[in-house]
Amino acid sequence: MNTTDDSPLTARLLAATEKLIYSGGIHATGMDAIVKASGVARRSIYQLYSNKEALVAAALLARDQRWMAWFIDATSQTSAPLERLASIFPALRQWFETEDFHGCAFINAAGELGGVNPEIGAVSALHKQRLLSYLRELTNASGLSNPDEIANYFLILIDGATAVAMVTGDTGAADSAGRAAALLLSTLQQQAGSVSPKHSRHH
Amino acid sequence: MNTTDDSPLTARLLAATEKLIYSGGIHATGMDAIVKASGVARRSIYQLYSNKEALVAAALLARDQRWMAWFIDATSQTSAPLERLASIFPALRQWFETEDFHGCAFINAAGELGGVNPEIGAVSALHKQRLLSYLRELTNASGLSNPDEIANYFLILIDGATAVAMVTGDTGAADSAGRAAALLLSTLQQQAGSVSPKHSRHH
DNA sequence: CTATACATAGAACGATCATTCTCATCTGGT
DNA sequence: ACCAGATGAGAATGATCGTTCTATGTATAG
Repeated sequence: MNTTDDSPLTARLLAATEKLIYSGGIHATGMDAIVKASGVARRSIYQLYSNKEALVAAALLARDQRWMAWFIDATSQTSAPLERLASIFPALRQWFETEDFHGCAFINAAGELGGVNPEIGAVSALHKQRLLSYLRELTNASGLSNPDEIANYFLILIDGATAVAMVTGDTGAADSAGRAAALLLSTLQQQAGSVSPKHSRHH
Repeated sequence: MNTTDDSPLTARLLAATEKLIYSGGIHATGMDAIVKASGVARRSIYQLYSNKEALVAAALLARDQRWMAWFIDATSQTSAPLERLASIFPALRQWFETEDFHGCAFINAAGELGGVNPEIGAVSALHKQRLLSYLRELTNASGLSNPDEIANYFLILIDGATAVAMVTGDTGAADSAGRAAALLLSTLQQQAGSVSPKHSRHH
């Protein structure tokens, strides 16, 4: 009698599914491989999820939680908001250097079948929304003048660096994105500091 | 007796393949669909390409040529290098607003099976190399101090905006990336102008 | 100790996949 | 007129896919 979805059976099923579809693609990952890698019987899988699509969506949701938890933790080693923003990119580089790094699982999923499978497209969109929401927390805490706009810049730099690193294999994309972000932040700080109160009233 | 690969048969085969794998994914696109959409017989397809993988790689190469030609044309409406750099993002927005827009075909391809299929991963990497090479032409012509570094920023902004627009459906990502690029350019111009010759000697 | 519920293992099923084969049709050169 | 090569349409083939079904094992509650 599960009160949550967190039984060890579900946990290892989702963990195996997540790993397989991340490394090999969704369509290319067969139920046979998921059964073998997870040790969960076919019967049990279809009792938990109505079909492969639902299983994949659940595995992507699990990955969203794991990845966001890692990202928040990696950017919370300091309390200074600007330092937390700066720490994004060294964290990304460490991720890019991981042996099984293969880009952003949600960009990959949306690219493979987001146009065809609305459920998986929605999970990917939700992940980006959550990431953007967290970036807004960071930029809002930084006292910059246009925090939401700057959060958009960071989202684009993060996803751009991730995509470039996956396609080209160059983990230095994280450093390039970090230098661009640092330039943007220093420019926007100067601008905020140099604006007279009179002009800032101009709605 | 073809001296080139440019017979109309090859052309419509590659065009149909390109469209199908872009909108539906590579694995999900069957040979049946390619045969029906192109009007080219199975027999002829396997006479031109040894297998589906080779056909897909050829279709991606064709898309690289078409996309780069469009991109270069869209950013060549003016001769001023800085204006050409700025014109990248309105062009991207127009692309994002296309009805069948579904992100960068090469990021999608590499994400779906770049980790498994080295040939397709190589085509995707080649495309990014060509795009970066063109961006370097633009930044070199702009007289900025670190043209190659700035080209990296632009590549990341372009791919980031494309990925964000695909996943979230927000075509305004092009505008955000454009404003970030404009901020970076203006900052780097000021820096280049304010550096004294004495300091610029410092190798 | 027994009965009930759930998990495993794997066979079975129909659909679909990439690839190959067969046959009819067409075209260009002599 | 005729032949050779290329192309079209689609049927076979064997493999693999997602999904369902059957049979077996196992643990816990009464």
